[in-house]
Amino acid sequence: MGRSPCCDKEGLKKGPWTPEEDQKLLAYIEQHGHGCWRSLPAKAGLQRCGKSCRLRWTNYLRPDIKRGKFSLQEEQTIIQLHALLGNRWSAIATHLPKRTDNEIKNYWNTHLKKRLAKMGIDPVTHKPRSDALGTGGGGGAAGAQHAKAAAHLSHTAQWESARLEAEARLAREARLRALAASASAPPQMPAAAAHRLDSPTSTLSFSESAALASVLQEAHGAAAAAAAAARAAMQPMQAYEEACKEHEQQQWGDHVVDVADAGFAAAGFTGLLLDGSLSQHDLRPAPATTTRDDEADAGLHETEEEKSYWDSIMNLVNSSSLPTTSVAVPAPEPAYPSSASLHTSVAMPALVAYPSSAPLQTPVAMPTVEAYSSSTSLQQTSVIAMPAPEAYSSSASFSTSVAVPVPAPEAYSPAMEFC
DNA sequence: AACGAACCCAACCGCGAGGCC
DNA sequence: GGGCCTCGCGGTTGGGTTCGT
Repeated sequence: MGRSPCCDKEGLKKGPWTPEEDQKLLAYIEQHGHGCWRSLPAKAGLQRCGKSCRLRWTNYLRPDIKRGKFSLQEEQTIIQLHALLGNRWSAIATHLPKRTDNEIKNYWNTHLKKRLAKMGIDPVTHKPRSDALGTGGGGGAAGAQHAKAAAHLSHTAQWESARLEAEARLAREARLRALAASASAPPQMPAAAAHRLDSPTSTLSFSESAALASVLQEAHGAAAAAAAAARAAMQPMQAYEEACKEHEQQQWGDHVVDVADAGFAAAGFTGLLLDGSLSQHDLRPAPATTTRDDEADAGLHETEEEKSYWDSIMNLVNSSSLPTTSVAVPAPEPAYPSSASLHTSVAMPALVAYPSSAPLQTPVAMPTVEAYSSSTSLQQTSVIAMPAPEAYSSSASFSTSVAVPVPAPEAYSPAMEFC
């Protein structure tokens, strides 16, 4: 594999971009698109390497980038997704509209990682540090409780990670179908809107998510019904999720974010680290736009909210008993071109955000799983039977039993049970 | 006011994946 | 099948800014 020379070519400029360079790059891309990045600088009249141009565009000049302070909602999502995905910044950025992976990475390294560390949570494993657990004279019992809670979280991470991969697969398939059908049918989502919401660097864009939702609606009637039943069974979460949707719509200003999009992070992950107290401060009004000055003002008002937020994380860490969720789901049939059958059995804890004291019997629509490439370290006691329609090339380290059957194509078993 | 420390973040570097020839 | 090339990703750096003394 030959490495292409990049900025070491003589005459190519490095370092901070000037406004003139930005203008040239913007003007060129707006007129021609970026095309081949390598040839772009010469065409645009820039003394930069293509790589530098690409970075400047994707991290700074792209019109659909939101800058400024991260909201608490975004912080929550980052922490949750980091617990699930590790340092897969691009994947995390997929679920944070208008945020770049670089920005998220920087924010994590400069803010969130330090805060978690201060709280005695290992920012790598998202588990309580042993030295932090031992304090307070809790003794072995407390340590065991923390370990149990951490194990539950890790287990949840395993399930969620698999779900993320599955959704990415569905999105890709939906996009392919949408492309194939575009000649005969108008898109359900206005192209302009989709364009605004898409992230060029995302593996799962907004339009893909919308397409996914559409496919789920059209082709997965049973699954959709199951999901609706799940939502009904998850009443305690609903108010919070609705609030999140509202919050999201306020945050993204003019961009009306589809529930299947903006609500995704909230619906999918908000339960992981949060408890009831957190849902309260997420109801706060958010400024439509954020400027440096706004940030300073916001900082003055967020002290209590942030305290509550981080307290909630500590609550998670300190929680000792988590209810178990039992999920039985009829799997959707026609959406998968692959003839592989679906039979997934996942033992998972209920999300800690569910205030219900009773175990949940929750049907949940869960798509199948494709090539699984998460780097998340999974160390939980569980049995996951996942379909392997494609090569299963996980780099994840499962310390416990994970069965991945490759069923016969005709043996379609639509029911997924979570026990 | 001056200085050093700490922080922040845009940009760079190097690697791997995948496509093309 | 193998080499070359482009692109994307994650880790790291270094210069600017802010904070503390």
